[in-house]
Amino acid sequence: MENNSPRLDPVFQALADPTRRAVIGRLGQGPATVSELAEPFSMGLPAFLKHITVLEDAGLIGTRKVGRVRTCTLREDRLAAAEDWFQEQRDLWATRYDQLDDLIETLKDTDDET
Amino acid sequence: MENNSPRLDPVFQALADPTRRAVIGRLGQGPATVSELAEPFSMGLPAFLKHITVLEDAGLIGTRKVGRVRTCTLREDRLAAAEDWFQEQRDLWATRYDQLDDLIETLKDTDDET
DNA sequence: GCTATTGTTCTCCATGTGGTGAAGTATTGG
DNA sequence: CCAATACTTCACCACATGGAGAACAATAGC
Repeated sequence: MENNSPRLDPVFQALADPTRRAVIGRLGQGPATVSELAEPFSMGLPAFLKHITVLEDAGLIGTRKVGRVRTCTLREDRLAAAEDWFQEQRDLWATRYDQLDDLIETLKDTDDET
Repeated sequence: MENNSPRLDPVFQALADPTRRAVIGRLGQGPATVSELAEPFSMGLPAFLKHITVLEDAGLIGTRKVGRVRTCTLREDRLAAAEDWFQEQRDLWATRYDQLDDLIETLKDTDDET
C-alpha cells in the first residue's frame, strides 16, 4: 500500500491557504468560472489565478476553457485521496495500541509468575 | 458548527512537508526525543528543530523537556480535528447532491405537467 | 569539576509564496 | 471592424521557508 498518494506535499500546501480552501468549498457546490470564483475576494485576478494554478497543479481541481471562459470543477476523488493519509496515521496508532495490549498481557504474565 | 478548527493554515502548512509527516508517522508509534526523531534525516539538528517547532506551533505535537532531553508526543486529537475539514467538505457535496435530487424531482414534476 | 551529550540560538543564504499593477491575448456582441 | 469581456502573462516586491554552519547553553556521567 505504501505511499501511493499523488504527492501529498503540493496537496497539503494547496490546502494551507484560506483562499484556496474557500475555492474548494465553493466548488463543492458545483463548477464555476474563474471570475465567479474570484468575485468574493479583494485581490486582483493575477493573484487569484495563481491560487487556481496551485490547486490545479496539486490535482485538487480540474479546469477547462471554452471560448474565453475557464470553468473549474472539484476533483473530489483527489481530495479523498489526501484524506486517506489521516487514515494511514490512525492505522499506525492502532498498531501502537496493539503493542500496548501486548505489553499489558506481558505484565499480566509477569504478575502471575510473581 | 462553523470554523471551530484550531487555525487550519498552520496545520496544513505543517503537513505539507515530508520530513514533518514522517515525524508524525514516527510519533504515531509512541513518544520520542528530538535526536531520536532527527536520526533518520540527513539534515542538521538546527534545521530539524525548526520542523519540530512548526509542528508544535501548529498544535500537532506536544513537547516536554526533562533534564537535557526534549520528548515529543503526537496530539492525535489535533490531527483528527484537521481531518474534520474533509468531512465538512463532503457535507457540502452532500448538499449539492441533495439539490440535484431536488432538481430531478422538479424535472419529474415538469414532465408530469407536460 | 571536566567532558561528552543534547539541545538551542545565531547569522546567513537560496528559493518559494502571495500579492501588486501594467500590458497583452482571445473571444463575444454590436 | 470595434469595443467590452475574461482571462493571461510579465515584471516586480515583501516576506516566509528550509537549509547550512558556528557558537552557546545546560545537563549527566565519571
